[in-house]
Amino acid sequence: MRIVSYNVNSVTTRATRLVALLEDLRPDVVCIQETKVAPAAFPHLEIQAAGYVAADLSGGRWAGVAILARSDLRLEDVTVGLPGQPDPEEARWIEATVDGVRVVSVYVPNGREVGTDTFASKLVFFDVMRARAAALADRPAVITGDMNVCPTDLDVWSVADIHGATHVTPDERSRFQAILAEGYVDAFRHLYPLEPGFTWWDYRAGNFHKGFGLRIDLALVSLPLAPRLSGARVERAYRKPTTVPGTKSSDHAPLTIDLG
DNA sequence: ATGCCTGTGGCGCACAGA
Repeated sequence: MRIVSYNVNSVTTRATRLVALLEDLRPDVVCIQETKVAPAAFPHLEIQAAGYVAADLSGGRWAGVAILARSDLRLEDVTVGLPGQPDPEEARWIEATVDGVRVVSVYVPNGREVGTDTFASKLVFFDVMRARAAALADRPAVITGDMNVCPTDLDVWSVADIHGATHVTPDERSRFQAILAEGYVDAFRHLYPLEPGFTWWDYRAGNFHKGFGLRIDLALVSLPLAPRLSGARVERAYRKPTTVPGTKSSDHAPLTIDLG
């Protein structure tokens, strides 16, 4: 089973590039984040035309998550929202079962600035996420998406230069480690202990070109499923402007994992 | 080179993103 996680930064703007990715990588499942679309405007028809079905939790101009599956598979037992999340109206969590695997697409709050209310809310989100991750840990499960945390300094181009230290604080990192400790492996890091594996680069100042990135899009694979993990790859081509003519890139690259 | 920010809502520009 191939699962792709992709923060699209607007599914409307990214629809053509997303369809190109579906045709190129032929994933079984795609978890997308930051759909930035109203529920009625979610591009179901374009996705269906590409041979996929989608379940979405769309919240208008901010956030928004969805799970796509190839049309010959089924999206079973879809649930939306993370029980106990600090801002329940924010569209940040969706689950579905595909071919026996519980799949989660998550968009963790950014946190903006250390010490703010939004940062405190981000920490609560991690705590609540840990509880849900624990409930899923004893079965085949993949929790993937934009986690908005760099687990270690290897996941940051420069700790000194990162914006106000969010994404790298001990408060965020310890909560993320607590989620892993419930019974998950960080797929890319498990297979590539020494490669940065960045998935996000600021649009500004040529940061992609310069290699100034972060690894924040992660796939957590439950221990019962981890023996099947056979590959992980950052789809850097989809961060380039030229890969799909006539389309623009998200500021995130997709992350692919393969389960044998 | 992969190149200097982009998206939404709404029609100017505030706000969010990480």
